[in-house]
Formats: sequence, structure tokens, C-alpha cells
Amino acid sequence: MTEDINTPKYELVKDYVKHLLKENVITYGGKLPSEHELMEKFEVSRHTIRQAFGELTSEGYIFKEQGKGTFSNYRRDAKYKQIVAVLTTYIAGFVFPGIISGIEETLSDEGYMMLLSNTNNIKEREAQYLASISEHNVVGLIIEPTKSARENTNLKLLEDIRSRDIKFCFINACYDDFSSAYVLLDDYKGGYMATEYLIQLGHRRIAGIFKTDDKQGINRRAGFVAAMEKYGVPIQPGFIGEYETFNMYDFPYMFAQSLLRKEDRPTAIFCYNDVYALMVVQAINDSGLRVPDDISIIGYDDSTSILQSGIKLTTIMHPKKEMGVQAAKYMIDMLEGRLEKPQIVYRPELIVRNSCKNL
Amino acid sequence: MTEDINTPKYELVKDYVKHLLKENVITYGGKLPSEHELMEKFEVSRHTIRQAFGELTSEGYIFKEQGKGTFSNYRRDAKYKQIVAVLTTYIAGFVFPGIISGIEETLSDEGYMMLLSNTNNIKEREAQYLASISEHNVVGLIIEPTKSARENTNLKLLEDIRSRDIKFCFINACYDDFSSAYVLLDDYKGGYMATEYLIQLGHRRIAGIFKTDDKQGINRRAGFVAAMEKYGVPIQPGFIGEYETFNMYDFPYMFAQSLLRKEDRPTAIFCYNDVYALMVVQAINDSGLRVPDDISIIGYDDSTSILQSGIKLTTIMHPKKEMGVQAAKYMIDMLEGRLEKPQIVYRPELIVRNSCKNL
DNA sequence: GTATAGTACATGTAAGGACAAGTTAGAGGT
DNA sequence: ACCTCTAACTTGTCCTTACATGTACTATAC
Repeated sequence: MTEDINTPKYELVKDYVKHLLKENVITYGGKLPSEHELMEKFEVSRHTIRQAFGELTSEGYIFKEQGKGTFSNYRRDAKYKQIVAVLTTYIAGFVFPGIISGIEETLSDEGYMMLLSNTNNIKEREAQYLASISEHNVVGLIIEPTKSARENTNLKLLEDIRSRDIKFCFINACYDDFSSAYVLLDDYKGGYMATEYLIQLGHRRIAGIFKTDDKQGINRRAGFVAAMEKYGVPIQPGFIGEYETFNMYDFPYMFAQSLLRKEDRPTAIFCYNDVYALMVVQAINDSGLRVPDDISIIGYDDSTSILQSGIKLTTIMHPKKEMGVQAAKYMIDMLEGRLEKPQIVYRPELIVRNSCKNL
Repeated sequence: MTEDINTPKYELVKDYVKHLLKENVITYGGKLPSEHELMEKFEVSRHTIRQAFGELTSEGYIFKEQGKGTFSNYRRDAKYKQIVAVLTTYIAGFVFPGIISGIEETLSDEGYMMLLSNTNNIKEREAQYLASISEHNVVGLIIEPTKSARENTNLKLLEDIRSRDIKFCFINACYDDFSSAYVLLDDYKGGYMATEYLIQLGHRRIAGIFKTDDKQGINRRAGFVAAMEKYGVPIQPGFIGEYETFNMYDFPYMFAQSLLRKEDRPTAIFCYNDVYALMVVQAINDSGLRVPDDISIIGYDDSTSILQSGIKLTTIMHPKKEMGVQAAKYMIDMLEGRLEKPQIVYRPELIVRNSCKNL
């Protein structure tokens, strides 16, 4: 009730009406005092009342009907007040159902709604979405960058959104040239751990297959290379396969085939994630070989718990739901002014199942 | 360009400004004519210009800066203009990732954004969400009813939203007392087909386990009962298990155990869906029996493609993605005035794998 | 060359008046 | 009992005027 001398009169009227609504003096659908009554009560002109009513209408508090009056559009039980946008590369498949449900649960528990979309890893779709959210009443954005290892062509859009006081939190990957809150997994370490495990099982001829248009793939590959160097295991020529979004449905199978055709084929393959690991397993099965007897496979993400052949995939655990929950918590903390720019990097964990053989 | 004599002047100003923005005469961030200039151009008072600018501001087209001027907030590349709310019982698990990604793809292709939430099958959360969306700029609602077999306690809220001209489309289930567009699966027929298949394999002692607080479960059970009656196969006492949301994580396992303890145990069990079928399989394995040798299992939804033990589950196919796409298409058709109240019921299909034994 | 004050111009707030148009309820006629 | 008209009241549109407040630029003083 700070009756600042500089507070405009129409703001006082707005506050009074909001008070009536929030204290349930006027319930949902109930009739507000007419413009004339409020004129007299506040000793202001009708113009001032109409300005207050106009803003309250566009803010969704009230609605008006010509000839009838002005009515409450406010529900005390309407828990969800603000919208947080969530933009990931995919929605179904991979780690995304877990991440998204973690985000959604946390947001909705705290009274926020989730505006969800995916880019299919296409930069243009990311641009369209970013350009759109500033026109809606969005207060925050949880975003997994699209093609994070490529140039950040949407940097200007991101800065534009930030200048509108929309809070940011990156998940899975972030841009180096755009400082922000983030929730990441240490993919370098994950790649290192997976490779180290294969080496410790006695493998020396280890191949790797990586998606290289996002940071996750670049980091996992770097971890792979670092572990090989650390243990003095040479990487054979042609044993690293790299693909991108455009050929992600064909390349893993074909590259696995080409590995199997080599005279000295690898004894183990580290795959960028579990979905592609399954494609590699398919290629191995199709050429009459078996996992893990002939070739060991290690995946990443722990996203497909069970294999076709009944073999359970050894993998690196991605704390999907936990990271989603954390990203949403960070977002709410920022929105409610408790944190400025929180950042966390999760440690990956090795999950040993039975797709890797001890040589 | 219908210059109706009754069109308010401020609407003409709004249309003119929108035209400037949409035709990119003034690009994003560019300066609009000042209020004074527009007063002279349209020969109206400043009040009228300000009314137009005020509405354009709250609609997100422009923004103003005191002392500087009024500027375009409109991007031609901002493809997404309107929000469609999507409310399902769950987001991760079961058939939902498929449905949701189908909806999202279709909506975003057509320039709509998705506001997604789930109710965890709790009526109160449904109520809170429904009460909230009318306050945001939502133009449509794709909804899977929560506890659809129970009384529709949120009918008033639904009618309230409809009276605000928000379009509806139900998915998976609908309420009998609220006529609307819908995209359903014929669960009665699906239940019938699954049961008929077991009977044709020679099974006579068939048990069924159903979730009974939603329409899907009620209909699948009705199909099960109808098939048994049609083929003159008696349903043994205690062979139908019914559970609800609150005990859905315990009941299937426990009920399967109780079935296995009977002196004349069933030779086949029809399970409400694949997720619960896996719980039943677990109970069977834990008691030292095998699927399908000792007991046949048929599931529903085709949501978990592979079994733990390497056994692939025979099931009824739920066209998840297709139904999601169709619901979104119907929504867009309604929003753009091409359809009034479209309705479709998908036919289920039997997918034979190897969890059922021919007796 | 660099501060500073002035001024021109932008939007923000506010008063007051006039008439239009839609709703409601009651008076009056049938 | 039912219909119709009208008066009263509601919000909608539009005008004029005045001063406040913030921005940008320029002429002036130092």
C-alpha cells in the first residue's frame, strides 16, 4: 500500500480492482462497479477508469460486455499464471521424454505453464521459434541449442530476447558466446569413462562413432580420444566415424558395415548414443556376428533400456529427468529473483550391463 | 480493404499500422510515424491514435518508448502466432511421447505453438489447468480427459472455455455429456480382437486386468467380455482384475501373483496395456514360470516394443503419432473455419509377436 | 574541446464533454 | 397474460485541452 505521490491514478484504480479480485470480494464472473461508480469513488475522470479497465482487460483480469457491465475473469483456483518456453531439438525419442517430463512436473508444481516445441535440429526452426516467443507472454526460456557445435547464427535473436528480460537456461549444451544459466552433462568425462572401461576390459582396437554438429558429440569424441591417448592405445585409421543430422539415419549402420569389412575389424565400438548403438548392433547382427561375443558395444544416454536380441546395453547414464527438474528449478529461482545465473555440470555414470566382453 | 462506414476510426489506424508491419514497410525495430503525424494523416484526435497504439501494444505488434517513439515489434519470420493448449494425463511413458510429438510437429508446421501439460490423472490438476488457459491467449485445446470413466466434475469449466470460442478436440477418450471434436481409438474392438486372438489360439482359461477409472479401460474390458461371450468361453471367478490410478503400480503384479497361486491358473492374460503387461510378466518370471510357454500374455498400445526376457510382446497397435497428427489437423481445420466438429475413430490392429502360445 | 542549458519533439497522464450502441427492467397498452 | 415502448444504465467511440516526463540535438558558455 505504498501510495507514492508519483503513482498514476489509473494504477491506483488497477490495484484496487486487482485487490477486489484477488481477495475474492468479487468472484469469477461477478460484476465490477460501473465506470461511473468508480469515477465517483476515486474522484477521477471516466478516461482514467477506462485506461485502468483497458489494461486489466488485456492482462486478462476482467472482461467487458457492452450494455451489461464489466466482469471478473479472474479465478483464484487458476494456479498457472506464467509461461515458460521450452525448446529442444527433439521431443520424442532419445533423452527427451525424460527431460521434458522433469521440466513439466517442476514447472506446473510451481504454477508455471510449459510452451513446448522442438527444432528437429534445424537452425531456421530455432530462429522462427525464438522470434515468436517475444510476441507471447513468455517469461523464461529453457533451450537446448540446435547444432551447438556449428556457428551460433541465432545469437542476435537470443540477445534480443534477453533484452526483453526473459530468463534463460540452457540444457544439454550451451553456446560459448552467450553467457547464461545452464544444466549440462559432462560429456567429455562420459566419453572418457566409456572408452576407459573398454580399454580396461582389454580392448585395443576400439572404434568410435560420433555426431559432430552438436557439442555433445564433439565432447564425447574428445573424451574418447583423450582416454585412448592417456592409455597409449592408438586409434586405427578409419576407426572414427563422424556424421551429422542429415545422415544420422543411414550413417551409423553403413559405417558399422564398413568397420566389419576391414581385415582387422575393431573389437569394440563406442557409439554416440544408445539409439545409434542399436543401429550398429543391427549391422553386426545382419552380418552374422554377435554382441558381445564378437564385438563389444557401449552406448550413451541410457535411453533404450533393452536390446532387440535380449542383450542389455552397457552405457553412460544421462540423468534426464533430474536435469529437467534442475533446469526448471533454476528457471523458477531466476524468475523469482533468488538466483542470478546458476550453472551446474552433472557427472556421468557408467552403467555396466552385458554388451561388452572382457577380453 | 472493406472500408465499412461502421468501422471505428481506431480500427482503421490499427489496420494501417498492421499493414505497414506485415508488408515490411517498417521492419522489426523500425520507427513508426509519431502520434502527431498519424493524427494529421487520418484527421483524427490523438486519443484515437493512442487507442489504436494501445491495442497494438497489448497484441504484441508494437512497443513504445517514452521520449523516443513507437517501434515495430513484428517479425515477418516469427512464424508462430497462436497457442494451442494440450493436456494429457501423462507426458512421458505409455503412448504419450508419440501422441505429443505428432501433435507438436503438425502444429508447428502450421504456425501454432503448443502449451503442454499433464494432469497425472488427477482431476484437481485438470481443473487448475482449465481455469488457467482462458487467461492466456489460447485459441484451442487438445485434451485427453482425466479419469474419463468417472463423473465429469469439470464440465462447467469446459463449457466456460467453449463459451470463450476456444476450439476443442478430445483424444483417446471423450465425455458423453460434452459434445466435441474427437480422435479416438476403438478400444472396445481392440479388447475384442485381443481376446478373440487368444481364444482362436485355443485358450479357454483367460484372465483380464483392466484400469477402470478411464474410458479406455472400461471399453477394453467390455470388448474382452463380449468376445468371451460371443465364443461361449466362461469367465472364471476372480479372473478379472480391476485397478485404478492410485494402485496402478502395485496391483498388476499382485493380481498376477494371485492368479498364479490358483489351482487352475489361467493359460493367458489380457493386460490393459504394455506397461502393465511387463509387470505381469515380471510376476510370472519371479514365480518361476515362463512366457509364453506357461502363460500367454497379450498387451495393448504397442508402447514398449521389447520385453526384458527377449520376448516380444503381442499387442494391439495404438496409432499414437497418427492420432496426434490427426488431432492437431482437426484443431487447425476448426481454427481456420474449414471444419465444424470433426470426429474419427481409429481401428485397432493386432500385432502378433511371440508372447502368446498356440495351445 | 567539452560541459550545459535550452528547445523541439516524442510519449504519458489526466480532465471534461458529446453522442452511439447494447441491455435491462418497468410502465403502459392490448 | 403478453407484448411493446421507453427510460435508465451500461460500455464504445471520439473529440479538445493541458501539463508531465523522457530523449535527442544544438547553440552557448567556459
